[in-house]
Amino acid sequence: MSLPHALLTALLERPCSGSELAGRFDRSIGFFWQATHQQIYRELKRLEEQGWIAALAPEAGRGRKRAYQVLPAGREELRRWTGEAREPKPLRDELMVRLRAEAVIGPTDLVRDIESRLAQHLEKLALYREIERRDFTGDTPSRQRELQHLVLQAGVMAETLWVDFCREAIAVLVADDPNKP
Amino acid sequence: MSLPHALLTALLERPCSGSELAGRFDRSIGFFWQATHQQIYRELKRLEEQGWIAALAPEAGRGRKRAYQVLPAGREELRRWTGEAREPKPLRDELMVRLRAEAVIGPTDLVRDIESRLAQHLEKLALYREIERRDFTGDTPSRQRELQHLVLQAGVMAETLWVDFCREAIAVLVADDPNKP
DNA sequence: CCCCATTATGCAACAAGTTGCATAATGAAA
DNA sequence: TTTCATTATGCAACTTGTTGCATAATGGGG
Repeated sequence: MSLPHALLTALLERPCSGSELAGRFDRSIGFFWQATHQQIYRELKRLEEQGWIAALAPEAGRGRKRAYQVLPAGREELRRWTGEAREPKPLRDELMVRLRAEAVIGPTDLVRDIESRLAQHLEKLALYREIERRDFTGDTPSRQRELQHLVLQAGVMAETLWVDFCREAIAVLVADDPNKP
Repeated sequence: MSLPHALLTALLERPCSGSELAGRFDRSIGFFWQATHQQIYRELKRLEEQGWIAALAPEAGRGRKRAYQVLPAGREELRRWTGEAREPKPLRDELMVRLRAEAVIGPTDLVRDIESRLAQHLEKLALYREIERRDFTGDTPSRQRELQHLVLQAGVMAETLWVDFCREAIAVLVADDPNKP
C-alpha cells in the first residue's frame, strides 16, 4: 500500500493535478516509484473520499485540469505510515529466473539481452549523475535536500550494481558457450 | 509473467510436488523469486492445462502429494522466454517514498526502522556468504554451477548495497534531527 | 482404536498492477 | 467556422499478488 502515500508525498511537495502527477510519476518520482494515470486517478478518488486530500478549483487550459492538495488528516496519515515498522522487500527480478533457466537449458539469446541492458543501465547512470551535478552541488543543503539527494544516490547505487552485474553475467555466459567467440 | 517460468525452471532442475515447490520458493528460489502456495497451485494447474507440465503418480506419505515434471513443450517455452528481449524493471522501493515523505514532513520514527533493516540485511548477507562458502568453493565448476553462483552473487551485491545505503540514510536522518544525539 | 497434529492441496475474496478504450474540453490549423 | 490534435480524466477487464479459510490424507501419541 504505497501508491496512496507516494501520492500524498508528491502533493505535499507540490499540489498539482492528476495529469501533472502522471507526468511526475513518469519522470522524477518515477525513478523510485511508478504508477499509470489510471492508477493515479483511481487512488486520487479514494484519497478524496477518505478526506486526506481535497480538489482545488479547476484551472484554465485544455482538458478539465483540477489540482489537489493534502489535508491535515492526510499529512498525519503520511507521518504515521512513514515512521511505522515495515519489512524490507526481498530481491525479486526475473533476470535471476532467466539465468537459472539458462543454467538448466543451455545457451539462449539471453546474453544479447543482457548486453542491451548494460547499455541501458549505463545510460541511466549517466542521467542520474547529471541530475546530481545539476541539482545537488553547492553549499550545505537543507535536511530536505539531503534526503532527496539520498534517494537519488540510491538510484545511482542501483544502476551501478546492475552495470557491474551485467558485466559479470556476460563474462560467465560467454565463457563456456561454444557459439560465442 | 514470470511465475510460470520460475516454476518451469524449478521443475527442470528437479521434478517435485506442489508443496515441495512451496518450500523451495520459501527458501532457495525465494532468494530471487517469491510465491505463495496458493499462487503455485493456481499456476501449476494452468501449466498442466497448457501441456507444459505433467503430474506424476501420487507419492506415499502424508497428504496427497503429487509431483510434476516438465514436458518438451514446456522446455521449449522456457527456452523461448529466456532468450527474448525484455525491459529491465526500474527501482521501486517504498523506503524511497518514505525518505521523500520524511523530507517534506520532518522527523519521524523512520530511522529506527532503518536501523532494524540494517541488522536484517547484515544477517542476510552473512547467510549468503555462508551459502557461497558451502556450495561454491572448489574446482572449476560447470557452466550450470557458475550461473547458479552468479545468481547468488546478485543477492550478495544487493544486500551489500542495502547495508551501505542504510548506513548512509541513518547518518543523514540523525545528523539534523534535534531529537537525536 | 481414537484423536489430534501435520502435511498437501486448493477455493475465494480482495488489493494492486497492467492494458485497452472512452468521453470531455480546449487550442491550433485550415 | 470547422476540423483535428492534444490534453485531462476515468471506466473496464484482466492478471498477479496477498490473505483467509477449507478439506483430505496420513502418522503419531495416548
